[in-house]
Amino acid sequence: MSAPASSFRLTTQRQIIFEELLKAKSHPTASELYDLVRKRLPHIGLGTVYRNLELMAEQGMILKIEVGGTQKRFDATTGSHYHIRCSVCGKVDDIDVPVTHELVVQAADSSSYLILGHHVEFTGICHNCQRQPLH
Amino acid sequence: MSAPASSFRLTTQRQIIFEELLKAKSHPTASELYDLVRKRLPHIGLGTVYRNLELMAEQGMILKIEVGGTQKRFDATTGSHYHIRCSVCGKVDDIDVPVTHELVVQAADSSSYLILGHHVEFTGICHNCQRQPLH
DNA sequence: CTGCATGCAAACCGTTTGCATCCCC
DNA sequence: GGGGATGCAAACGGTTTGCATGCAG
Repeated sequence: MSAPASSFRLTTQRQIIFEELLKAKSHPTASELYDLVRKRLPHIGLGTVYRNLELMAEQGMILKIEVGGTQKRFDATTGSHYHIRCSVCGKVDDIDVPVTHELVVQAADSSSYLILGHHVEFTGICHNCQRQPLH
Repeated sequence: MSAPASSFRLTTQRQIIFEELLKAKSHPTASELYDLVRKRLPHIGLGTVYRNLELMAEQGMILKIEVGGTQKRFDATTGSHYHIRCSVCGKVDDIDVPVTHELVVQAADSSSYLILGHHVEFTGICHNCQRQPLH
């Protein structure tokens, strides 16, 4: 609710992890990001990547996407938007469907929960996987 | 695409796992279900619970809910519906918001994916956690 | 200097799997 | 009787954590 903690250090690792997440088109998993970052910082540890992603997500700098699939994914676009996941390759992309608050209103009306938010995840087959004759 | 495999055996374990899932109000995790089932079958293995839940989900008898949180949850209600998860205790409930196909149409229009489905997950604070002054 | 951050490796946790045995059909 | 199902325990994959050291402020 308040400003980001002031004790946030600008380490090289932090900057590069954030830069690589910004550059990534799709939404990478922690270990995909680890591979990207390691090209520039060969000795970085996986733990450092996880710790920084967690921290940046807490600060609201990035988004942690916890949807289907076994791994969490990360997103440098923090505005509210929906995602689509490929059932074949597991890739996650943004999808340009307008975010409605109507859903939240309906939810508030029909539930005893205090509604905080919502997320829509589509599943489908991405362009690339559609052209593979499936093997 | 075809009918359920005919080689589906009616074992005691299978029946009891299904019964306990039907009885559960909220949507239990595999190990919550394991604990429930173990009261009636003390020697059942966790692996058996997982194998049967997986199998029943494949057959469409139950729903596997892969949303936020670290664990998968299971649901005996197979019709299309949305869920809400408590941010405090992690419990997942059904929510009575009408399922729209409009979302799918919009997604199909604005994406190169072949859309297969969608799911909406709300997050909020459940009635029970609202009354706890948070400690 | 001081303490947050890092690298490394071990621990963790949910889930899956191999295998000998069991038992439903 | 035979092949799918079980119980048990070990393996697995993703994530977290403890600890000695490093480095930003």
